[in-house]
Amino acid sequence: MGGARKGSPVTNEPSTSRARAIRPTWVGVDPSQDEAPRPPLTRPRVVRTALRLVDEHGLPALTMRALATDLQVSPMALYNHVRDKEELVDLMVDLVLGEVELSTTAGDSVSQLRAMVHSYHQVLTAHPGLARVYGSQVRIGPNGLRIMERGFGLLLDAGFSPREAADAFFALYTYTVGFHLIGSVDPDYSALPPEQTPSMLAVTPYLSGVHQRGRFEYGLDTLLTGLRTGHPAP
Amino acid sequence: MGGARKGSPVTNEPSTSRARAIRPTWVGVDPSQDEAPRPPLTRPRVVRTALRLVDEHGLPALTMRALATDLQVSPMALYNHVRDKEELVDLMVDLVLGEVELSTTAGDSVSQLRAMVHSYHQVLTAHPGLARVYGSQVRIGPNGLRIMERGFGLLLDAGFSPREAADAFFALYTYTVGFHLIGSVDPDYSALPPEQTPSMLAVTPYLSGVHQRGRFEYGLDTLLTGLRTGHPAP
DNA sequence: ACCTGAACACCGTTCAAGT
DNA sequence: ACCTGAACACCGTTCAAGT
Repeated sequence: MGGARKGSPVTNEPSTSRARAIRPTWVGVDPSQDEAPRPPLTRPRVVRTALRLVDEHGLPALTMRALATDLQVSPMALYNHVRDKEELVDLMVDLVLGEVELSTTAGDSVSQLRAMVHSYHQVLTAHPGLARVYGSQVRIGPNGLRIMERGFGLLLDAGFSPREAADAFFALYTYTVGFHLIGSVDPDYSALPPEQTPSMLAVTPYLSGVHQRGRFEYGLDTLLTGLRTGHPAP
Repeated sequence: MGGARKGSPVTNEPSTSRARAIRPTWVGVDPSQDEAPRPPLTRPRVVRTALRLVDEHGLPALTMRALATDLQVSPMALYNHVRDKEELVDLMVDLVLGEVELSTTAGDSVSQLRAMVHSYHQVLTAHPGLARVYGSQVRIGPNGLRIMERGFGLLLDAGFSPREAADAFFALYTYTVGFHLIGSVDPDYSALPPEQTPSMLAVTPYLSGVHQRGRFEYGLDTLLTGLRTGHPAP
């Protein structure tokens, strides 16, 4: 309940266009005064703290008020660093997308594509609560653009036409994000008498965890096989 | 703004276990009295009205208060017919899933599977706002179970093992629901200089509408081709 | 059995005011 | 430039009371 105060000083961006050249006067102040002086409120710190909240307590726990409390600041202080909650979410997404591995060079184009998509999957797995934001509109920032650029590049390299590349990329994107977006589908088995669902009963043992091991990879490889094969008119 | 009062009397379930055998005393009352007598508040009416609200104004417009206003009733009256908002949403989903076509018999198992998934897709297209609820936990009711049963049945018929059937079904499900769940991804083209995104520029003309014509079918047929082909270890 | 009004514990955000 | 407190217009839901 009491706000955790980790204060990870890592990953702080030192020289963006927003970081001004002013040195606040309190820099030389003795910090042993009373309590550890909380670091100044900055845009990256707001975003990183928001991400930590979501990682620890899920997306619904991210409210401007809770975030402000965690940062020991008034709710309105946040609005000096972020236009609104929507922008905050976009920034969180782009921060996380920066973790996606883009520089794999092993294998052919499709193999490299697989590596990137799988990395994307792992990143979303590492931040379970975050994927739900894709349900609302998301504005794709620089890191998202880099992913798209590489995806399209690899598909064009593989011989896809621009039109097919767009379709193929979107299929992979939909599947990957959808995998994490879909909460748990829990069937209400009492809704139908068992004798009406024989096939489901046969499959039931493999229904348990929606995010069962290897399940994402099965669909991913199915898609890639389909892309390699190409499909005749059905 | 003034609440629309369509009052479609169709599709009213006449004999569920909840419909009791009591005939209210006011049944014989002359309706030409003052205004059209609003029909009694029932569970199906609550659910259908909620669905209409979502269809017309999107999921965010569905609040218990707005729904109550539309039904010309106090917010708390709804709770006599529905446990909470979560149950209301589950009921809406199942109502809509009843529209999915399950009785196609043309072609082989995989073709029939395609027909069902495509029908699922069309149903979600007809209720654009609704898909977003899959972002939260959804409890699968009778109509959802029937879809699962048929899907598993067709996959088992096609020779899939129970384990593969579960994986394959889930891949199709993820892709289909994900397609509708993902809002609009709108790239912030100003986030990166154009010379860093040459492939994206080449593909741009096909990026416009996320739900471009034929896009869903492309991914669906890619998946089905992959399923027919089977995939070697990549 | 069904409905109501008032109240509780929340939201995101605007506004006016402080330094 | 950055932060604050109070207020506004909302939420879903509980509770006590009405018929």
